[in-house]
Amino acid sequence: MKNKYIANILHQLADLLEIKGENTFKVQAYRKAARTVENSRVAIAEIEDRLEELSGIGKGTAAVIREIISIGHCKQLEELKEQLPPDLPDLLHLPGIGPKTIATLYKQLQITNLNELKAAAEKQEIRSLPGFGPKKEQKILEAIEQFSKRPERYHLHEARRVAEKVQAYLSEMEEIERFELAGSIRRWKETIKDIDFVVATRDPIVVAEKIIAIPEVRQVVGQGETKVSIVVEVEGIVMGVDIRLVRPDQFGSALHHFTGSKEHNVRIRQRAKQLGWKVSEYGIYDPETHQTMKFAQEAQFFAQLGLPWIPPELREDRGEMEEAEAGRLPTLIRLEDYRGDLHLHTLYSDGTDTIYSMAKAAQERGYEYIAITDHSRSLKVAGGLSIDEVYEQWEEIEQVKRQLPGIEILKGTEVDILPDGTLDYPDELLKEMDLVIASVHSQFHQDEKTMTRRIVKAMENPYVHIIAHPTGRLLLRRDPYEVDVDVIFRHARETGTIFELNANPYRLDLSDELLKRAKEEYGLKFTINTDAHATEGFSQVIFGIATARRGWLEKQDVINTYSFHQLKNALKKS
DNA sequence: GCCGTTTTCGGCCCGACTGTTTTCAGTCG
Repeated sequence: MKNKYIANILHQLADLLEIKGENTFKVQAYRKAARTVENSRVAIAEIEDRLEELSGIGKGTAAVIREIISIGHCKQLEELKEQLPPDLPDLLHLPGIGPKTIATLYKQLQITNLNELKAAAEKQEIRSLPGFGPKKEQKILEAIEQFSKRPERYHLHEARRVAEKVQAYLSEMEEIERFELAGSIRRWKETIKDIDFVVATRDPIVVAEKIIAIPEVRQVVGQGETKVSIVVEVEGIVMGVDIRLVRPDQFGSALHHFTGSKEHNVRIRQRAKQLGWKVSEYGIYDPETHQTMKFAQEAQFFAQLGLPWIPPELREDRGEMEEAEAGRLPTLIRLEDYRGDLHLHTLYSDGTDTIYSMAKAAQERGYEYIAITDHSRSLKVAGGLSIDEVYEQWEEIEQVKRQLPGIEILKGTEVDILPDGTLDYPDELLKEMDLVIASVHSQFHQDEKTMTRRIVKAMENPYVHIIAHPTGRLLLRRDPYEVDVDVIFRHARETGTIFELNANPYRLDLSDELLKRAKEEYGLKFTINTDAHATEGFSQVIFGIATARRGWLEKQDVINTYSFHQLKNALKKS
């Protein structure tokens, strides 16, 4: 039984209990238990007798989980579903609509789903309910409109584009002393719901006025002295932007507070509590002196708590507090450490630029080396190379090397791992390559055993150096394929295979969490590559570096930081 | 419902904003 399945039932339970008006802390307890199950590295069903050891799981939730494991469902949930319409929790996704509102709508107007809610609002039946009015009714209609039109989350690069546009306007406002991105986008999370800024100003009213006058604003969700919430449209992307307005002497505290994550902030507050203080977005309050200590810089805020500055990418409560306290924070990899891209496509397969253009662009970025790795013969949709074409390409690479002596070009391939785990080129050809990347591009739906065996078999080939985009996920579009990551990590260690972190913002594969695990538990090495299909693709390396940082990777963990000499050595497979 | 190096009971983050009110409930982050 999958953890996801169990977590899903716990989430449903929490949603329905919340609508029923159950104690919110109880609801939160179910949600916390659901998150613990979701994030568990081991199969919950296999540690059935030790559930209570997990944080957030006690007697009550453990009993529910055991019931799910033994009979496949939860009686309490089935009972709740009989009492409440099954589609009711969907309404929780509507912005501005919460459990209390949903409960009232159901009790008073027998509204059970999105369509009925829309109909009731259009017929103006909602405004006459106690506590409701015409504005609330209008908000409901707008929320439904948005919900059906606008995705809930966006890819990081899209959110960054929107943020840059807003940033350009903020830079022009003279009442703003400084500002910075905050929230999940500052932590470089792989997908983003909305964009947060913290702005330091002595004139919040004027700044708020200027912000809502930005031409790209499509909606003003809220506007006060400390906060402006807007919806902007940039290049067809419609996103919410929250801008917090604080006094310059509180900027550091506010930046920390609004950068999160929520879980990290909880840990920070706990630490402050131990020291006898209270943390808020305005500073650290000392109840003995009744003074609030203010911090213009984030580092000062951390220092007051006896901590070094923690990079935003680490602030997920994945051990950063413990390591910071012990003075053992990692020295995270930086873009400046990166010396060359090892996964690139050209006109030979499905790329749109020549080998020369790609090499030239790489050289202009200051790279010392690249690898040309076009697709192999059976990937017909991507124009995979026949063996003859491979030889042709090698000749051309030799030519380009003579034209561009300043950059090393490796002769490589991205060879398909066929459904049975064999490779799409014969060993005799792979043997001649400087670099062999193997990856899965077909039969994504094989069961876990088959898929795991397939990848393990590829790793056992003595000429395969790298497994590219190892879990095959497409963010917001396609789940990772079923694969036992512990088995492939273990085999990677045994065979000396390197895992790719594909920097394409639709992939970011391996994920931050898997990177951390592969490094800490298996001591693996990684390669960060853009998989660029055109010269513009090189710039996406920043998303790879950011994800690597979120995975706690340091310079020495990533072979793209090696000198060419070191790289050649690393590519000798034992 | 969960949790405890101040607690096995009494907390669980809490302040801002909106829309409905005429002092506050609901939502959000």
